[in-house]
Amino acid sequence: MAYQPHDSSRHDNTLAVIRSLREQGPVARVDLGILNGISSATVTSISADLLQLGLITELPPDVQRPSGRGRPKTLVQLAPEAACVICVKLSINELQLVVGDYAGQLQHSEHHSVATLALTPDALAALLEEKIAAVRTTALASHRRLVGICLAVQGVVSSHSGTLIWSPALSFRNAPLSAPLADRFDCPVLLENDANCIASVLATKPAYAGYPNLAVIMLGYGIGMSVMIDGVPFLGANGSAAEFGHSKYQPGGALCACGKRGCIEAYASDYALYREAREVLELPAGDSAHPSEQQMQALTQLAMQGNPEAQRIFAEAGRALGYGMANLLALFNPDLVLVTGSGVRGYAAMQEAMQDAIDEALVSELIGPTRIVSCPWDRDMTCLGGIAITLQASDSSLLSGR
Amino acid sequence: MAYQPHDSSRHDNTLAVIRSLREQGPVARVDLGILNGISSATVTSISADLLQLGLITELPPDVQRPSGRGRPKTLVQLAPEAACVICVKLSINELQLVVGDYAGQLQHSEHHSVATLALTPDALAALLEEKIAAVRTTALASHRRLVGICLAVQGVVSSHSGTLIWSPALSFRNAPLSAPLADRFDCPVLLENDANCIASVLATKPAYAGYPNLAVIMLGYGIGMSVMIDGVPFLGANGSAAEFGHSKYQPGGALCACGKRGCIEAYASDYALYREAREVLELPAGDSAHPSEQQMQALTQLAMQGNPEAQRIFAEAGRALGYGMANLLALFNPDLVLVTGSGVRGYAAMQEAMQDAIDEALVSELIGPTRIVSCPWDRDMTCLGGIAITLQASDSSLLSGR
DNA sequence: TATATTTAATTTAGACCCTAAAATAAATAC
DNA sequence: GTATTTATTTTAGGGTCTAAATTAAATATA
Repeated sequence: MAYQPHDSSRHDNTLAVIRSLREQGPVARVDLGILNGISSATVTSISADLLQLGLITELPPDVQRPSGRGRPKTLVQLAPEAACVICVKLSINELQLVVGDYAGQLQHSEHHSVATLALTPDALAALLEEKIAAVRTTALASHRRLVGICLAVQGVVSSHSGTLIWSPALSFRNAPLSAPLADRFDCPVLLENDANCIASVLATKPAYAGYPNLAVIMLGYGIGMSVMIDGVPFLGANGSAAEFGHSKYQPGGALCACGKRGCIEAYASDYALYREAREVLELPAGDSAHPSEQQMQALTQLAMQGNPEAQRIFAEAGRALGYGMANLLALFNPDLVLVTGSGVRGYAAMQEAMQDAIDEALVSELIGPTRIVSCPWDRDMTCLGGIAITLQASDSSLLSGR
Repeated sequence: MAYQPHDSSRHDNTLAVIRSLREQGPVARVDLGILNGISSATVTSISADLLQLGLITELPPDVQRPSGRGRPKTLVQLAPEAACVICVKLSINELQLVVGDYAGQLQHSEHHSVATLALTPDALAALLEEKIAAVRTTALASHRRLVGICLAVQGVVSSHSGTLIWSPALSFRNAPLSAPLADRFDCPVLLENDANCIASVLATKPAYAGYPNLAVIMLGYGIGMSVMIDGVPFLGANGSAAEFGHSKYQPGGALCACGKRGCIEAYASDYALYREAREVLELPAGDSAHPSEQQMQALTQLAMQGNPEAQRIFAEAGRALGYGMANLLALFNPDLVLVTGSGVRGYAAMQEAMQDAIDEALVSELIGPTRIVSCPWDRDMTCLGGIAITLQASDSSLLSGR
């Protein structure tokens, strides 16, 4: 009788244990049981399997703080060297490569300045292959195997097909990036939107737990968004992220990088702010269509110091953002909206106008209980999210031995 | 050893069988197995339980068409008299009450003209109680028990708390409707948004299966929407439906019934169309703030017959609708958008301008594979959806005997 | 120092649920 | 009348979990 189990509970519980360990670090078996609502007998059995596979190790007991009465807990933790993943973040004029270990920790990080808009499809493919090959060599020196690669990019992606549909960092479209890399490096290659990566990290933070519907808005050179529903990113029809930046503020309004008019991004992104500002303000020289962090900080500084022209520009951006939020609240009605990305540097200068615009646009019944909060920006967050997503995707195959 | 099952598969499979029977009518055990991916041995066991509980019956074999070789199938079906539910649809100036049997079929329907805007909270509560009590008496004559009541209303509801937050049919807000009725009739009382009810019906139709992300837009006196994700309505933070009608077309634009300006509804709803039209066209007399079906048909007729003023008005409505769709596509990116409601009568006159507006607003990469389709309107659909939702909610308690 | 107490982890016994295979049932085809 | 086909039921057995019992390893107390 070739028996086929009807019930995936063992598999599910095993994944849940791994996820707990990745989120919490070392945990005792009892606590794994409580955390995941399973009996400690089951945790014992699952831990035995994972120890056997070499995916977890027991922590030596000596290190522990005196635990009071009773038998002391034996903590188990993920074995960092059990596997590794590589995450590549592609953004405008920059390529970041990081290596993450099986515990989800960042092991290596490097940044490269690249004129991304000048790349041809072939040049991009060659560049990715070269850079990934290099970090892979160093990564494999200390890890058993490479279980996945994540490409985290700004723009519209089709995760399912591994095709980058459209990115502000590139001058071409519809690039099938995943397949050739998967062939070359013999492992799954995930293509993810950068906002989804960040949202995946934020959604697991204790401070933002308890908000089943979470929207994360990324301000920066462009404006992106990810919506998490019950901890998983919501992907629409083509598997791409929600494009908050190209929702509309004003029909026929300001010109957007997408070629259309009136998008939120055409008012509140870095390039939009700088485009307005350079007309009327003295600002650092440079490529004003792709303002650098220094250029943006100079502009933000002016607004913070009370320059009325700068303040007017940020207020208008805030108003556009507010109208975008109003639509987001009317259509999605999230519990919490987090605003982050490098553009949060100017959030304080936009916030009041944003709030006024929301109140102007929506009756309070429709605003409902939604909270809107900004969140400090960390350059590595995207890659940490990419690592987490890739590890989680690899767990199933790691369990099945292959 | 007080054993507590760790695994809900029996319960889940039983619910799946009931759902199949409610959607498909009589089905044989083999086919129930195939439909739900379970073995026929399990279906036999589940059917035995359900027969025991009186929730299903076997169909007499004689009625069947000659089925070819082999042992003929024995069809089982839900026992209509096993239970019943009442659905009350509250809309502007009208109250509809229906009774549904356990198979989900409509057994009784009645309409009452009521000046809903003139009702006080107490008068509404008394009216609901009176009308429900009357139909309950007749319903219980032929059904074993009443297992739930559904209030399907236009507007913003908090299903969780059973509070009607805001409805265009009423002149007051924040009405806790469910609790008193649940007490009075000793059964669960669900409060649902009307668009959610309709979407729940449409999402199960074979024609629209295979679209995991489905948006249903209801045109009518107001404009509502429901978004279904994997067959379940998406409820945001306060458990209310998505308010497409109050997303924005034009900041500072036309005045909406909600009191704010520039909502889609202020351009494309019945009252908005009629408000524009009566300025320039000869139309039937009546309450033009709440145009009747006859009034709206007269207006639609004019546009269809080529009246340029009427056509302009519908085109402007279509444009607003298109911009709303653009935001919906940018933020939600559904696989399919269905347009329905009594307002579809004018859809043909709006469609071209709507499509133009979408193309004007969004680059094709963001429109993606989404299809936008209209869907004929059926007056009873809301209540059928309410019945289906209520029956599904009651199944668990029916299985546990109580 | 010896014993009791407390808490963690493991082992044991048993319940539930499902599937595959075998058996039975009820038709049609030849 | 027998063979074939298809549906349903019965049987046997695997997997997974939990509760309870047991074992392990510490602290508290006398």
